[in-house]
Amino acid sequence: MSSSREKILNAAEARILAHGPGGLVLDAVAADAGISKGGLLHHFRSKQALVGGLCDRMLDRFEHQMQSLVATDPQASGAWTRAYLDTTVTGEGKPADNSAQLMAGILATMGRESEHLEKVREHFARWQRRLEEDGIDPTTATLVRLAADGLWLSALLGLQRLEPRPSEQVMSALRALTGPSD
Amino acid sequence: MSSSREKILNAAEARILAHGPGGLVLDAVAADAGISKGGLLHHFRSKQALVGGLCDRMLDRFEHQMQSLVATDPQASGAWTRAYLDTTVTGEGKPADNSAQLMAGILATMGRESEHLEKVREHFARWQRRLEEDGIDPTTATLVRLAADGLWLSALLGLQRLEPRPSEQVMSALRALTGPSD
DNA sequence: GAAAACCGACCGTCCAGACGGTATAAATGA
DNA sequence: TCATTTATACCGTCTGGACGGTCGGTTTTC
Repeated sequence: MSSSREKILNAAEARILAHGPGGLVLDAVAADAGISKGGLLHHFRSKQALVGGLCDRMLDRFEHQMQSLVATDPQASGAWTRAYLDTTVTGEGKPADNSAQLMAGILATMGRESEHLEKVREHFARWQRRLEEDGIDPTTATLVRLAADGLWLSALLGLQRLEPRPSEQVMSALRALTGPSD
Repeated sequence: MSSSREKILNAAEARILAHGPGGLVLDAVAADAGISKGGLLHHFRSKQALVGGLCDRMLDRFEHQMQSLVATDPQASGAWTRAYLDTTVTGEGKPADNSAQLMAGILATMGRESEHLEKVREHFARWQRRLEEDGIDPTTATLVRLAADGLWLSALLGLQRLEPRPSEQVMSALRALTGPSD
């Protein structure tokens, strides 16, 4: 059985996915987690703290996902770049399960400022650094990363519905860019 | 003197820029616009309607900006792609004035669903169509667009601070991709 | 028996929207 | 030509619900 803390975070995520950032309401999260509001506030002193917990877990997942992809990539050069691409954008179309909705919801819940956002920035800076030392042209690696972010954003807004073809081709092109030549 | 409607929209934008999506409070918008709350509700029947007005104006601006860039571009092929790039991402670094914050705020205020979001999708679909018929390789055009979106997102989250160098190079690379060769 | 986990009633604030006004000015009509 | 209706713009109070967070408890755990 997962800990209460775990259950709270799961419930919070589920609410964001089901009702958007506005659905992150303490009473409701507590109820969904099978706990009282007071109990929730015992584990997370404030809503900000809860969002912080959500944020940390999300960054950890992203990090681990990337690392496991790198570990299984037979080709060393460009491995981090491919890992970033495939972690951000699963499959070829793009709807990365629903982690995009989740991440966007978390991000939206903490307006700019907030130490949490600072943590996000640090992680991105670290990832960017890895891409620049990935054994391929740094500019190309950065370009791939930016395009991956663009695909992520597209999926988030529900774009691309009308264009399944090009997005496959773009994914192929992006993967090709991480290959040995050029 | 701008109309009341205009003043309301301006005040609403200013509040989003200054206080984030959460700052979009009817009383405050009305006060900033020099009008009463009742007056505001007369022009925009609900908060949703206000957001709709904001959204329309934003899309119009983007559209006009692109068109004027295309009109002054000496080179026909790739003109729309360059226009999309330069409208999304001004200059080379990236902080497109504050339109990114504004757009994100507007987007955030209307959760998914909402006819307004549908309008946004239609506009993006139209823009995407133009890029695919821009006289250059459609996959390349799409790639440039996605990278532009990625840069936009980076600026929105306040990333890139630590990496002014690569972003210039990426911009150069992107512009080069819209050129005649390849 | 002390600390940690958990409960749930309660408070204060914020905010969208309703409502019942007033003011001004163009149509209508005698 | 002047009274009367109608439409438009605008005002500001009030309300009802939603929500974050507090607090004085009780239960569980070690």
